[in-house]
Amino acid sequence: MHPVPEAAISATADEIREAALEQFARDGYSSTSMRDIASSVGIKAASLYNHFGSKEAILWDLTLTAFEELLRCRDLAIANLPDNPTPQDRLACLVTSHVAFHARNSNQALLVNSQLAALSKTHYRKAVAMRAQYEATMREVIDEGITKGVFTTIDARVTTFAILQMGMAVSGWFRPEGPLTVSDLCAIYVDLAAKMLTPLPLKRKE
Amino acid sequence: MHPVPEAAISATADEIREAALEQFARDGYSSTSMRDIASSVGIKAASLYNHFGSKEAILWDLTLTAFEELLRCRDLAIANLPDNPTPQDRLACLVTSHVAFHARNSNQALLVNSQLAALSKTHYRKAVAMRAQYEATMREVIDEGITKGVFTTIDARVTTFAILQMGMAVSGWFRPEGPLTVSDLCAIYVDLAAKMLTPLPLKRKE
DNA sequence: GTCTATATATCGATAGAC
DNA sequence: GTCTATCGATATATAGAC
Repeated sequence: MHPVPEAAISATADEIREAALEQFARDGYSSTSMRDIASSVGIKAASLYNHFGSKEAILWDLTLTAFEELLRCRDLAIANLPDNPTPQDRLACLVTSHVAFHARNSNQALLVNSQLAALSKTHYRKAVAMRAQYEATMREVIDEGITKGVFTTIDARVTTFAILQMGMAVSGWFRPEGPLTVSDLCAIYVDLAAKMLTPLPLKRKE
Repeated sequence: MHPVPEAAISATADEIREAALEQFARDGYSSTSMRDIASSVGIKAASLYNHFGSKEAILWDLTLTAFEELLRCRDLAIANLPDNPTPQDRLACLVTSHVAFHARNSNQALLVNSQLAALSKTHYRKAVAMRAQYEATMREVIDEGITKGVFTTIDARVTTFAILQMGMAVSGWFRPEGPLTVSDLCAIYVDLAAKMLTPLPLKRKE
């Protein structure tokens, strides 16, 4: 059909990355063999070592990229906030970028959320630190809202986990071809998160 | 210290179950070898086959038990509801049993929530059906509340996922020796779930 | 019901021809 | 940068002695 650029015929590092990401996310790191990855890019396992030093090196490469893109999406969303944003603005911004990333980049999200244990000890520690940094942003916004009296919660730490994790789970079930657009999805989660932190009393008895 | 019953000295099927559950939950099914399981109960890998026909048979045994206990906890909680419970009563009941199970039985929860893909195709289908049945209970309560006008949500399906999944995540971080009791934890999640479904308008403008 | 020994397959990774 | 061939380790599972 289409003429294919000469450079696209041979297996490149990027093709390997793409194949490995999909298989690591779907089947798990330890269930995916170098032969599996190689065959899905049309080469033999030994040839993978011309591009990556080891299987773990592929996982680490993918993990770093995934975290970088996750943090970049968050930073981009923050940069688009209005001047003097309210805590509600900040919460909606973070939840939207969080959910949108997990919906649009489900393989990267699954990698970051469930395959870190396969990393070497050194890489694992770095990954956990990046995840902690990401999660801290959400916690800070929630704490700010509590301080300013616009958010209320029994436990800020647990509520932060709950908001982050309900968004993370999106990568496991959301399909773009389903009934919801990513924009619909984000609006739903922003609404849920806002209600979870609402200061309005639910019971008016007594 | 204590005299040990004669029967408790040799490796039994239950000891194997306990060791396998912990390792499958912590390291994943495919990262756990029969040698790993055998050595942690003090026998050789070949001896495991006197108790289970295969590695997958161990996983299936554990998965079935975990689902049975999850459903039993739910049924027990439902049986203790007052007469003519409100949708709020039912929601609190389900969220409490859900969160308590995931906090108290974290290894079983991790197995059921992230190791199903390692099952044989037949067993996988049965497991997914049991999970769907469990999740449907939560959905029905939410739908009932919406019908009766005491719950409001943009999307009942997504809200059901969100409530279930924020509770499932508890198995990944909750530690009994931490600052929260299971009872504390359940109260927090009941509060969050109730707020997520609150019909009170958050914005009073216009 | 445990063990040793082994069958058979596959794993990550390397060496060296082309 | 690909390949074939192979190494050494390890995987699940089985056979048979005790």
